[in-house]
Amino acid sequence: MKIAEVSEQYSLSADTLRYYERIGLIQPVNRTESGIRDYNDLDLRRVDFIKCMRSAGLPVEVLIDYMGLVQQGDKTIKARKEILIEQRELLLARMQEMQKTLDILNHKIEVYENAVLKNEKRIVSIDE
Amino acid sequence: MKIAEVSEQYSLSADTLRYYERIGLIQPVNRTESGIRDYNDLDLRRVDFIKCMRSAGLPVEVLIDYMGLVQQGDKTIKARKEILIEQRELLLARMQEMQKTLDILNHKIEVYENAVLKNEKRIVSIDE
DNA sequence: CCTTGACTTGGAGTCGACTCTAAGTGATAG
DNA sequence: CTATCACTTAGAGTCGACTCCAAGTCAAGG
Repeated sequence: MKIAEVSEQYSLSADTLRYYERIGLIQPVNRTESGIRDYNDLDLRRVDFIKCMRSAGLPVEVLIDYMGLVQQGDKTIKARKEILIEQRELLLARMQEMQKTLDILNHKIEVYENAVLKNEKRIVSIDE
Repeated sequence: MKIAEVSEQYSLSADTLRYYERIGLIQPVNRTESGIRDYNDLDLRRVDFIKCMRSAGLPVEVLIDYMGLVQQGDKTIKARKEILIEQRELLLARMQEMQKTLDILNHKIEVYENAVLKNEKRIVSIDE
């Protein structure tokens, strides 16, 4: 699978895919004889994983460390688990912040809704 | 309340507070005779609101627009409500992305947990 | 054979959101 | 009276994460 198709399928720009490879977030992808990247299934699963993690805000640097460990095989499982647990904590904390904000937004929208209704009623009664 | 105390109380740097004022996110704060910012209750409530919205990832630009409308009084209530509704949608979408990622993290951590246990068992049996 | 278009590279540029620096002022402690 | 310290300003610098650019290569269609 060429970079354009991967880009299409995962909604990541080709630039981003090359960037991820350059910084060591994705392992060097196999090339055709003419030097063009040819993503295999494992590559695609990794792209998908990274996309997912990035979409939740996990820092690129942490993911580089994690993928580095993955590359080193089973002896790094414990270290990997610790990274994921730490990131899960941070993610949960962010989600809780967002929930708080969501509650406030809901409240404010409701207040505004009432204000709008009152206002319209007033206009109607003026009209009468 | 001086900027250092506000900074302390809301865990925002004094630089950030001045920055917010400079870009028009916070209305110009009253000054003492010697030109030092003196935050009043309304200022503080706004700082708190902005801090909360920012912590959930609402863009500074959107908040500038919103606070601009707040400054213009009741005639902008409808427009404000629309901004908040749009941002609520986006926030919900982000939270759902994060929930998906959280599920995957939970799954992966569990898998790693099992791998670690198996590994330890194997080591124990080798030891025997 | 020539053009087109997708790919390649290294490196520079952009964006959002701060964060820091330098130079200056003014109230308070020793 | 001077030193310290928190404040002030305008403007430059940083950071994370891309995103774009120029110049070059190559396979395929007309």
